[in-house]
Amino acid sequence: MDTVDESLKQHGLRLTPARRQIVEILMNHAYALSQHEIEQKLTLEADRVTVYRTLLTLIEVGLVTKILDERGQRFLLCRGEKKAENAHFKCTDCGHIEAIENSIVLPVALPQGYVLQNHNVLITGTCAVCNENKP
Amino acid sequence: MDTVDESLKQHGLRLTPARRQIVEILMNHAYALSQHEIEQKLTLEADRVTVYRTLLTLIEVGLVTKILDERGQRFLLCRGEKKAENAHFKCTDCGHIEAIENSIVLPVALPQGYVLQNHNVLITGTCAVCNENKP
DNA sequence: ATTTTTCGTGCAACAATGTTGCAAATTTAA
DNA sequence: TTAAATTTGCAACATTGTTGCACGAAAAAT
Repeated sequence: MDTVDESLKQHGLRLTPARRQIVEILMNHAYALSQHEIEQKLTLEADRVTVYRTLLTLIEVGLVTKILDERGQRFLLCRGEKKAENAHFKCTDCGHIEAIENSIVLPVALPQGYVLQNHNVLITGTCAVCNENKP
Repeated sequence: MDTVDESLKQHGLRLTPARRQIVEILMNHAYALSQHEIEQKLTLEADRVTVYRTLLTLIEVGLVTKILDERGQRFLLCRGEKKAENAHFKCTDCGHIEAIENSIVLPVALPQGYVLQNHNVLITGTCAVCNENKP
């Protein structure tokens, strides 16, 4: 039983071809993918709706995080870190969105009477790879 | 000449009924509105596309910020603060999104070789008003 | 191994949102 | 007041998000 199947089982999900392949694709990417990108990487035939619902399920069980950018939602495999607490980084050059490990985000002054639940932080800039390939 | 007109003029925009009313609506709200909400608040007849393009223009000249939540884009008048640098707060009770004044957000550990451009921070929780109306 | 139960998938259909080109109307400057 | 520049409305289309329902597949029970 490989890692993909273990992950699915551990979260009480049935092993289906669609789930297996979608999780595998997400495992092979360090950055967040749109649903459309995931669909294009699938070798098996899978309905748009199936991908949609599979992603919903994976988020529900905590295997995947959803990140928002200007063009909609993107999906990233959770790799141990607490999903919502983490900041994400979007490179304006290559467009990739990835989790920033060990990031701590501090909103210094939340107004009186406000209660915090969690962060949803997207930091934009340029990533190491893109910066290397420059003058 | 009222505040609305001044704002538009200052940013080199023509004074049209649609712009006037859209800016006025945004001025009267401390929280971020969706395009749809703005359309509903308009008394004059304006095409969906006009509202869409007006908002694009207002963002372009820096009068308005765009904020992303699960349900799409929301729009908030910029009130002096540097728009992109600021964090925003979304109340999970009433759903309102507002700018957090004077917020300073610190991503403590951005990986080696990464260059920061700006933040896009949405903090969720419950706001003062909603917390008051509770047990 | 076969049946039963539970769950996942595909299809159809629809709503909401984002986006463009173009002609007509409106604003501003001359 | 007219001319130039910009804005608007309309039509049309693309993309994304979402639901219900019937059929098929996976897991559990026999």
